[in-house]
Amino acid sequence: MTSKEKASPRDRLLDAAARLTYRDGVSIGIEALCREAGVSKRSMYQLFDSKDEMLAASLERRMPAYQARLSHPDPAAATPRESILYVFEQVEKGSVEPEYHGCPYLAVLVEVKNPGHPASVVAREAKDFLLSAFREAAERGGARDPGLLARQLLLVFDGASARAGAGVEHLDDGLATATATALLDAAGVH
Amino acid sequence: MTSKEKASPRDRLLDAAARLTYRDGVSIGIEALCREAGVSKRSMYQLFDSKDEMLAASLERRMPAYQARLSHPDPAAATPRESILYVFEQVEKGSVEPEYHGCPYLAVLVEVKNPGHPASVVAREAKDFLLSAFREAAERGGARDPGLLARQLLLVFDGASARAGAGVEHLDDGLATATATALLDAAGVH
DNA sequence: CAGGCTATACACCGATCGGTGTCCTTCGCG
DNA sequence: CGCGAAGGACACCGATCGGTGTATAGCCTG
Repeated sequence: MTSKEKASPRDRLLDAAARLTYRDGVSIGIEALCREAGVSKRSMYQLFDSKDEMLAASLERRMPAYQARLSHPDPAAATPRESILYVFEQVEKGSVEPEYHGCPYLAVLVEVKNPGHPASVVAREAKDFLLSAFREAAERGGARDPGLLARQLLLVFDGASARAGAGVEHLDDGLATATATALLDAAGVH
Repeated sequence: MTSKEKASPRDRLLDAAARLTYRDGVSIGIEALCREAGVSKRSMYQLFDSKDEMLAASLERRMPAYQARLSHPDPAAATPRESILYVFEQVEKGSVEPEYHGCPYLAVLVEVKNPGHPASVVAREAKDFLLSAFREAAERGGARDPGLLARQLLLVFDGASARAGAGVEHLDDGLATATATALLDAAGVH
């Protein structure tokens, strides 16, 4: 029961699904997923009802890490402005890595056209979380229109992650934080 | 030779490809494309070397209309600020339509992971055009850093089109123009 | 030890994928 | 009229798609 134990088939599947769909898109085949996870196709269909459900479960599993990554390590000490800018700093930091392909939840929302797809539902949850976090910080920061500012910041966040992920933009010079800063100033967040 | 003539198989294919790939994604099958266009699969492979090449040709064909749609109707009379804001007004206007799914070029860049894909190359051209247009207007408008402002505006543009296309945001209240305006003001564009 | 659960291996299903080979009709043009 | 190019109809290719049926091996627990 130590850390030496091998991960369960379920976890291996979820991890493999997260990695491969992020790299190759949601159209990756389940055969390749199972091969990567070292799990038989039969086992996978006993753990999940369909490929779509497994994809959704994989996205859901990554959500806590996703949220933690974008949340300021010391929420009590951070000012609202610092909390917001921290999100964009994290995007810029991540975009430098060679395996970066943008926000996985946005990618799913763009790739999967059907809004009722289980994965789309989870992806929207991830986006709603960010919107709420921005909005709450905007309120605390005294923004003139917290709801508007939060939506503006999400525009920049998704635009930055989509463009950096597609390789048509590089954020390493602080483009995202600079843009967010301009919006914060315009909204009167001190 | 009047307008009553039927469009050529090539044009019908290109139009069908643009419509279906925009609606269903690039993973749409060529069988469905040909059926929609009313063109035999054999004819298509005599006009194009592969599905990828046809997809690229389809995107290229739509570029003039795409650029015209985002360009101010009277470039001589429009101020730089007006030219820039016109782009975002057009996005907001388009996003209201039920068949809107965001900027097709950004969608292709997100869906197609391979940057060497013919369609990706064309999509990057479309994005480069917008960047240049923004930058040129920013210069004329006396922006402090025209290159930076242009990239910021593109972040907002792609973020807005991606989010509106995915159905997680509605731009009908002027969110995009409001955000662009804040950036224009911050950059000192009068 | 026996029973039951978990997971594997592997063949198989119909459907679709991108792409091709073959034959036949239609039509413009000399 | 006759010829050649364009295009359509349709079968076919191997590969892969998501998903299932079946039989077997390991393992924990009663």
